[in-house]
Amino acid sequence: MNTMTKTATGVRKRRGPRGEYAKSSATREAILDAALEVFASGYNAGSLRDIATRVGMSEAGLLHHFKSKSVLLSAVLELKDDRSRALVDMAAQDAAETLRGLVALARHNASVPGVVELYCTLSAESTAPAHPAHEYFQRRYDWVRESLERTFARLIAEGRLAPGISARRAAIATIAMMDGLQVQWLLDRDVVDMADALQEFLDGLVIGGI
Amino acid sequence: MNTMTKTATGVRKRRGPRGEYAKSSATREAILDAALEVFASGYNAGSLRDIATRVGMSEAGLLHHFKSKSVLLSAVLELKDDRSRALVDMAAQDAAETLRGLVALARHNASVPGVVELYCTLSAESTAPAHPAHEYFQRRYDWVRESLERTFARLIAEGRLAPGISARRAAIATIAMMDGLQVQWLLDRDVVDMADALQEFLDGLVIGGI
DNA sequence: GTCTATATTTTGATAGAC
DNA sequence: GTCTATCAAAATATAGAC
Repeated sequence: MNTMTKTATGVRKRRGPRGEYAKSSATREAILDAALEVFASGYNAGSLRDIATRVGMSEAGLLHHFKSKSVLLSAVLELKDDRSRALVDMAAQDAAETLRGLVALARHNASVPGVVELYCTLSAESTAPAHPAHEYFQRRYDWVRESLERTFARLIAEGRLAPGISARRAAIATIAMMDGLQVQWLLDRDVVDMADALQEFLDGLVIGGI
Repeated sequence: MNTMTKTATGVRKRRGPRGEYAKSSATREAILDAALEVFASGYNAGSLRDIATRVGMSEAGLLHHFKSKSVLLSAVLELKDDRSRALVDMAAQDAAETLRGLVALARHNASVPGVVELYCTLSAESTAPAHPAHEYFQRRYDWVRESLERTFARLIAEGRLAPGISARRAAIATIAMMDGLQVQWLLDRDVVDMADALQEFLDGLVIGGI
């Protein structure tokens, strides 16, 4: 499956199915891990210098892999996106399963505070139109909202959504609840259990509970 | 009521009840207004230079009134705090009145996007312990949470809160809903009416509605 | 109370050697 | 692929004249 290639130095290196070099790939991952931690306190608050130091290389070395700060941010966001999409089936046939997946995701997130910080801080920061992740978060919220709207539409069809609430409103409220709980949790982790609180909210929304 | 004082230049100036000079007071207000707009996109993203330019003075001139960037941020937050406390009676005898006040506040906030941006961005940013407003937001959330908990406790005493929900959980969920709606509203103002959505949430929480 | 000038850091990014 | 050296810009803050 892997191919071998000659490099400038004459050393042979592994190349993966995507065409990237093994060393590059490992380094890129290390950079992305460090960037996640640094950007967790905000895009503006974090510096390339800090990221480079954590990964043990120079800024120029880092910029060889990601040509600018905003490119690096995008890469971090897309990586984390892939991982969290794998945790929740947003298009499950059983709508309640999707909602239980959200609760499970909330519970999982409590074990990786860095990821929660990243999304919480960046989503708020990115509401500024000039922010490098502005369009990313607009698209992401649109996608989650529409996926959840379909989920709640299924529940309505089954007569299982609390009366008087539209699928769209339920979707908006659910996302708002998840986001808002994160802020309080990050400010003081003893104040709230995100997963329990989300579950309680959804149980109040779905007849018979989720 | 006002007293008059001699200045170094021999010019007489008005002094208000708090002892500040009229010119200082007006300048300070102009600075605070500009700072609100600039800090709306985040503490780190905003610069003193930008604020100084907007208010039409030099950075040194600005720093005569607020001795550092973080002092200025604190002043902005405290000012806005005073104003929003005036809009909602968090300790009203009628619990539903407090909740209706929250909805009214949400409706009012939609007319001053800058304030919403400020609180939304800074509360998320300030979850980082090193942030200059970290303690401020911890205290603020504690206070709001405890006030709302008392409000919901009154509703429980009247048998008007949805069964199975504690006053504390209701308080946490209400705050989360307000915060979360702000993010979605800031990213796309056509997506959600913050006040309507909050009202719907509270109507689902309180038997008979608010 | 406001300005000019300046000190001091820090930042994102590039050029070019190896 | 990584480094050193360097740049240019921007930031916060201070000193001192007026």
